[in-house]
Amino acid sequence: MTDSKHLYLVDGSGYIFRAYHALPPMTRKDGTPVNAVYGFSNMLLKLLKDVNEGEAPTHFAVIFDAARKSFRNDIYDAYKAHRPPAPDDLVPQFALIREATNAFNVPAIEMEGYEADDIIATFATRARAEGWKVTIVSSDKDLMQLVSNDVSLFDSMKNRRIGAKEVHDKFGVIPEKVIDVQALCGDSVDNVPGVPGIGPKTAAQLIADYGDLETLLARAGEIKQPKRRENLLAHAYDARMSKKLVTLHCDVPLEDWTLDKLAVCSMEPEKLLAFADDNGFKALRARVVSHLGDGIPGTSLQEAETTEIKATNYSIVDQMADLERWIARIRDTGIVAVDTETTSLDPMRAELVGISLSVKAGEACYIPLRHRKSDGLDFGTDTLRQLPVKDALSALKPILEDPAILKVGQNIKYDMAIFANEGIRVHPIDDTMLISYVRDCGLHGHGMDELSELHLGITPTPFKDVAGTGKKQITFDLVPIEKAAHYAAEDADITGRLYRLLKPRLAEAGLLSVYERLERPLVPVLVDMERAGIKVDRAELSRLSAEFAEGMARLETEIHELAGESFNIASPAQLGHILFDKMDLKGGKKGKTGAWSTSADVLDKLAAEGHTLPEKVLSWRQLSKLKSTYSDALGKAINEKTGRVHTSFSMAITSTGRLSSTDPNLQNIPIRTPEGRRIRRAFVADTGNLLIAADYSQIELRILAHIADIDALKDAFAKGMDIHALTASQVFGVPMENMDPATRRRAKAINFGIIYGISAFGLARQLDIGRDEAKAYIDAYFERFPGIRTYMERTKEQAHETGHVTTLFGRRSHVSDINAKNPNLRAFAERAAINAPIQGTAADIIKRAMIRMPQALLDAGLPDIRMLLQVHDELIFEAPKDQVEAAIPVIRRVMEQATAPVLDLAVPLLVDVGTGENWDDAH
DNA sequence: GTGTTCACG
DNA sequence: GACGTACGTGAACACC
Repeated sequence: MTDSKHLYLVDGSGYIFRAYHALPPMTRKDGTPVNAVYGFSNMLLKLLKDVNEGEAPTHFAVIFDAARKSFRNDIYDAYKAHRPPAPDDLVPQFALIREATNAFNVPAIEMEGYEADDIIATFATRARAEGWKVTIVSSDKDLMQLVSNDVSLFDSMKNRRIGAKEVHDKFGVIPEKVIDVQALCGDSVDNVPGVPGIGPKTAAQLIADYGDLETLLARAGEIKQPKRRENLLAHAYDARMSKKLVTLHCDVPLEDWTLDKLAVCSMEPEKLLAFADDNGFKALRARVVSHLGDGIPGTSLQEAETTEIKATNYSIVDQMADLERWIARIRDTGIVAVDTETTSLDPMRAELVGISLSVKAGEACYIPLRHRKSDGLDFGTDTLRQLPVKDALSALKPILEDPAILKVGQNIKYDMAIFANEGIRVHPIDDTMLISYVRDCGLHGHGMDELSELHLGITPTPFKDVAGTGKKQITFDLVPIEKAAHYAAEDADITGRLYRLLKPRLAEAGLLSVYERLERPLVPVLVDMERAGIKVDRAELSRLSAEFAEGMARLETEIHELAGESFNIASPAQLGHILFDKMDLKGGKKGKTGAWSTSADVLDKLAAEGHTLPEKVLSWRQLSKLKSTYSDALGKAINEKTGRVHTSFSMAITSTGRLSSTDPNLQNIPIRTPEGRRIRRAFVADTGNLLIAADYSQIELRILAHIADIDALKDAFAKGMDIHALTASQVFGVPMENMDPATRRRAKAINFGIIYGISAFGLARQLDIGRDEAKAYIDAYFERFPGIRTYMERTKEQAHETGHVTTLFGRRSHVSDINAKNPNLRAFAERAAINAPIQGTAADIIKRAMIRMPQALLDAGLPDIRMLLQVHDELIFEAPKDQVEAAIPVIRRVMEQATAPVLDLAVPLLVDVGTGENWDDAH
């Protein structure tokens, strides 16, 4: 019987990535950055130690990527194209990491033109042929295709082994078929195209049904769903190419590296210690001594240095004594990561269920408060073990409100609202979501799961794993406490880790002031606004709904009569068929999916030609929109307890720095048509109050005049001139007096176009004129205002060079496709780059005004005035009638002076203020 | 889940 | 000369 051999292959690049992002920047005495080297060394030492306690390897190697380019770029040049280049302070560490590997007496292997995964595949295949066992240390899903009876993956971070079963759980197919699935669904991270419209679920189903990719492509014509069939037929080439991209090469020419050269050599303490000393790794030295010195893996390692890779320790706090101990620890450290668990995403309807806290990486607790048994019999002897809510909250309140203790959260606005419901005003705070947003706006989302994956390499337990999904989903109070505790504690733990990682990087990038002066102080202001809500007249909304329904029914009958058949007017496909196939109207155009467009501008043109049916469809659509999106939906959004509507403002969604509003969206309430304004009239002031609407006049054009430094525009704003009329007179050479409204309208469109990064096509479409005519307008505009063109060119250049643009207050907006090869994508990005500093500066300005507003109103002796809504350039207030007149000048002053003292704008800001019983009248 | 349409700034 | 676009959002609905 031969000794069984076991080969371990470590995905070195994955280790580097995790090490780099898990540790704050560190430098050696000579200034060389070494955080990744240090993290990597620790991880490798831990791995070597751990595996020797379990299934000891006989052979061992660490595999690296040689360079960014591989043979895959010859197949498809966009492969991994939008991977950002390695950060500057990581580049010099690559060589050191190979040195580190060698210091452990472990071979470091790489090969020009191939990725680490291909080398791993090659060794794994060879070892299998010899009857060895293979363990690949990585969690990269691209390696899952290699799994078999003898080959498994090991995720050393989660201490989890991935075999054929786990692969099947993830991909829905056996490991051999993983590449077929990946070929279909593609991979946006690596830029593997796949087939459009097919995601992992569909791909797995198709491969399960047809056996493999080639059979599927050959029989694609049989697919029932037309869209899917077309896509499969049209993108067969992409699918085959994608398969080539994801298929790992198992014949990388590694002649020099025979398997026996990977045989394990024992570590040489001198060599390893010399490496540790060269790099100033004192803690590593200590660990090596403890590990190799007496041969027994130590338990007394220096904790502080190993927290990032240490196993987690989550506990349940259901005794006051335990809670007191946690509170004492928090007082000691002065900082705590907090997360709340509740019964709803809407803080105005949510009930607090439990609280989790963390003060150091890997350690967190969960305080269950209002869990119950699913049968509702949560009394008697069967009571769940949890602290009385009142006792726990009174113990925590001093901590949460203590000005010397920093509370860190992920989207802490939500938790603050929840605590506010319990009479606790959380302060001071920091927010990892906002830190990420300020740093990486435009690069990726800022949800916790995404940040955790990205920066820590940890996939948090999905919410659906504890609460279920769909019809069977339960509220968090019904989740068993043990399960809830792990989920909740993990969230607080991850929030803390993200905070320690990301907060220091804010200062490096010079973005600290944006975070500290623009985002963080806005959080409590938004909490108050959301909690205040706005009163909506429910009866009025139902009247409108009934009226709209009646109008729709009448129009529907007429439309069906005109069409000669009954069809679903709301279906663009059916409507397109009626208009352009059955009635054979001209002027139809097909979109990129090949469907007839039935958009308003198409129907408008048809109506203008005298066709009655499209005209009636337009009216029907308007009523349908108003009913379903507004009169019906807003009624349902009225909170039963407050009788008001409470939106949620998202602070980390937009790429420009604007807020957005959801559930419901109160930033798109109709105003442009009389019917629409009736919706707006249902937004009313409470009894004895009035609404005040204050909006910045032409703020974006004013900012443009300042940024591009256009004397003529600055002058016009200083004199209070009609800016669109001025543009009209300049571009069309007509006098300002007695301006023809149609000419002014064209000029207004040009002005908006400029802000949007104008194109002849866009302007032509907007004004419904020819491309040549639009081009002539634009040329004339730039002729008159050459500084605007200079600004645009300068901004694009900056975006191309740095990948981002900035606002006047230093906010950064990353422009992701700015250097794309696809000219269309690039042009899109360039327009976004031109727009972002203007839109973003306006957003910064109104945020500054909002932050100062509460104090300014207090200082003016007006404590009863509530700020309710923000709509990008407008603020809505509710004020007792007798205080309205006093409030107006305060509001106006704060808004108009919002750039001071940081920025002295070269144009005045002007704010229009109106008041009324309802939002429409306040305009 | 994706695409279309349309409400807002 | 072709590409196929005005910037930024969110919600409802149809259709897979």
